[in-house]
Amino acid sequence: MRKTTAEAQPAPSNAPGNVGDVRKANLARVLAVIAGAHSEHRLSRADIATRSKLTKASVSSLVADLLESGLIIEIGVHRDGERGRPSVGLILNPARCVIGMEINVDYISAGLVDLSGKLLTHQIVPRLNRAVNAEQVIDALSELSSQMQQAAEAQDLKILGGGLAVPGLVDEKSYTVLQAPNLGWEAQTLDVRKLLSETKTRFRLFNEANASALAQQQLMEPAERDFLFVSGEVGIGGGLIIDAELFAGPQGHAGELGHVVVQPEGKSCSCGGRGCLETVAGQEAILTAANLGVAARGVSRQQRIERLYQALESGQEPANIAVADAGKSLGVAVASAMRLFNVSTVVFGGHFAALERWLLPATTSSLRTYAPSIAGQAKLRFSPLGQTGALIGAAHSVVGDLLESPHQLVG
Amino acid sequence: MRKTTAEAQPAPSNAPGNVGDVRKANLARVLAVIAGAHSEHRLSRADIATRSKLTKASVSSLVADLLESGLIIEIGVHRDGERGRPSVGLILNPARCVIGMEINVDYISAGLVDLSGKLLTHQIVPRLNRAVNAEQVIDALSELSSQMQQAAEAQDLKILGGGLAVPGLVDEKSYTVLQAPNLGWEAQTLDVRKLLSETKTRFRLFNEANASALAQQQLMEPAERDFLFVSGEVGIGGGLIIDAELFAGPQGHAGELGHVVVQPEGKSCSCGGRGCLETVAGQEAILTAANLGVAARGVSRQQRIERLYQALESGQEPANIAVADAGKSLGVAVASAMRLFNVSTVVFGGHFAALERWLLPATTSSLRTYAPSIAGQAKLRFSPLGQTGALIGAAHSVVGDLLESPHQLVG
DNA sequence: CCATATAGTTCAGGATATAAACTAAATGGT
DNA sequence: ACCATTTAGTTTATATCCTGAACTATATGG
Repeated sequence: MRKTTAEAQPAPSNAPGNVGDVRKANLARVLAVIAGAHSEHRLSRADIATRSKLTKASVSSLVADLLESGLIIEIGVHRDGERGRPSVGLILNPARCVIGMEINVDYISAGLVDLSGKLLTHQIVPRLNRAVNAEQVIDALSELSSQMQQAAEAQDLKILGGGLAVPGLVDEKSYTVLQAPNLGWEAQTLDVRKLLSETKTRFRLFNEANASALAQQQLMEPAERDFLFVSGEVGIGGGLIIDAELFAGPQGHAGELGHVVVQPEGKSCSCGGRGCLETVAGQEAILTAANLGVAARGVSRQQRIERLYQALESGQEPANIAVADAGKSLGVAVASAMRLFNVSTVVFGGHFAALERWLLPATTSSLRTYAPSIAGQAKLRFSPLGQTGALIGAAHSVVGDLLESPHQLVG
Repeated sequence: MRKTTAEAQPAPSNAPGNVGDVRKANLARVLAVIAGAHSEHRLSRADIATRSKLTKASVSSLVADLLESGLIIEIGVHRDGERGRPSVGLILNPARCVIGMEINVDYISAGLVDLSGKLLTHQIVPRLNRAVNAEQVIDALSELSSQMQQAAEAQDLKILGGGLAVPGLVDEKSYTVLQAPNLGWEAQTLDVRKLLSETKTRFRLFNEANASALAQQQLMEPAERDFLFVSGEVGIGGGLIIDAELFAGPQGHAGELGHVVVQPEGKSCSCGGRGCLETVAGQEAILTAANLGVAARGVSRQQRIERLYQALESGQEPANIAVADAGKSLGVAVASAMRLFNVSTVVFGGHFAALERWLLPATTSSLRTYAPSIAGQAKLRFSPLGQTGALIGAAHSVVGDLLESPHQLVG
């Protein structure tokens, strides 16, 4: 459809603006309108023209390119009984997807996420990765990834990219996990080429909390679009979404709520510090305070957590006090974070979600004590995302990248 | 030079991309190159073409527009003894400026800042604004502003906009000071039209700490371009600069370090909370702890602060302990903030700068205790900005806005 | 006085968006 | 059966803008 005279040149990152950039921006603009329409709500070229404020002529041309790229498809004409020529529906191509993966302390997982952000299939494999060589874990995940790729092929699904989430600080450019204390990893460069056969597709590496925050973003009401996601796992991570974007900070490690100081005279933390939130509200800290510490040998963490729930249900003092203390400290940390980030919505995920009943009263009360002037507007939410949150977020973020630069797939 | 067929239409905010946008972006690009060159280093059109990666032809055309806008000027030909046609120097027009102002607890101020960010003239007028009607303060500031405008006219300086900094939370769009506890203001809408006669020029309202952070930005080394500015005045404010931009948060109130909780069992704060940094390291808190509290009636804060310095110099226990305690808590708050924002540079300004000698050891030590893993890379700096910081930052930020959208002044 | 070198301008050409005219394909009334 | 009406989508003429190449302008050096 388009005549491409200027041949594919790698385009220097800080190239100046020329008319071609307008096309790139408008391709993304049209795609954003299509993606933004509520699922299953097919838009016509005319609808897109109205919503994007581009002319029908431009939209026709842009849509032609997007069809060629395979990112969208036409879904036949729509006779709605109205007068006039029927419209041709345009939707995101359901046969395109991105593979999301996660390495966590107790499991690895992988799944396929389509362009609308829907999880199509996934698989979670329990696996103790703590203190295991990173290469071995990657090999195991590679296995899982292959299965997913075969599943995709069987359904004629084309995989456009991949994302991996790990519970630690990462350096995306070098695919390196800088620190993952709960995995016992330090400065581990991951051979992500093993995870996706197609080498030219985009692959990204995320912190688990950031990935989960990105997944949570899909579930938020417009009024709560800016929020802090607090991931309570073995460690406590955080991911901040401001203005529909992840705020990652200069090195991409922003939002680390777990090491906010909540008790200046508190216990030593694994980070070397003292009185960090993690020392009170981390999974291990809660279990220990609830008398479910490592004393019980040969009992898995999952089993100990089950016992914690039982103890809470039956109203056993140590457990209830442990969680209330965690909630109070969570309130202190959240009060500070809300002030610093200027967000009013905080979403608790991971094991915090399951503790909502016992955690929320203490956290709310603590917030009222430490930040009464903002406690009124504060919205504390608990995430419905389970173990698939991180992989969905990682994949969806890559989807977002693709939808933002569709020109890469055009012509 | 340019034929403007499409006449000035207000341009809808979310207008789609058309070829005209390329021009807007490239005007800004060229201007950024000129502004980015070290002061006094005159760039030729050819230099600009090289640095901007635009062609000489484009640059010539763009420069013509910028000359017409008055944002830049030619400064004659440059014979450097080399072969070839001599180049024509291009610099930011030194006859253009922005007026910056500040309302603080003890003074009001105004000054003229040129397009390169240099403070040309300024005036600081001591004035007790606490609990004074906002309108009266604006009237006084209006007086000062008029003097500045006359000074500008006398020097053939054209004022292109203005910025005002206040010690409190603001809502820029409505020019409202939402909260300024130290001024005793709440929900005060400022009649900023009184401050600048030209109504069509840009006028912005800033939080004092944010404005100071923007001023501090000009002084930072490239390696420390991301930083948190901590403004210690009567209250403690903060401003975060990430990626050369102010991170203001959803409502523009991010960075409020003063109400980070540093002592869960601490004193009540004016914000209604408890154990906020301000209750330990705020000016009043330090003075009180140093036995220089309000007991001494009829003594101005400035006098009490002088006495504090004397007490510190002569090694009086209560004063030294008070500042050491403040420094320790500052370390706690900064540890948390560094974790949350992922910044490694923190710049202390306001009265903290004068306390450097006594504050720094305690803060450094505290940071090592509470965040040893990042204390090594942490860079704690003290700002040389005095009372003019906020007004410079407010004005310079407006300059930045102008330089980012030069097309408004073209044609 | 001319070769050389660098700065800056002019001009033809291609890409893009826009507006208006035009074609396509339905409904509904007579 | 036929045509007016309505809406969807395409075609075409035009203007803007950047680019690359050719060209002009102005210096130095032999």
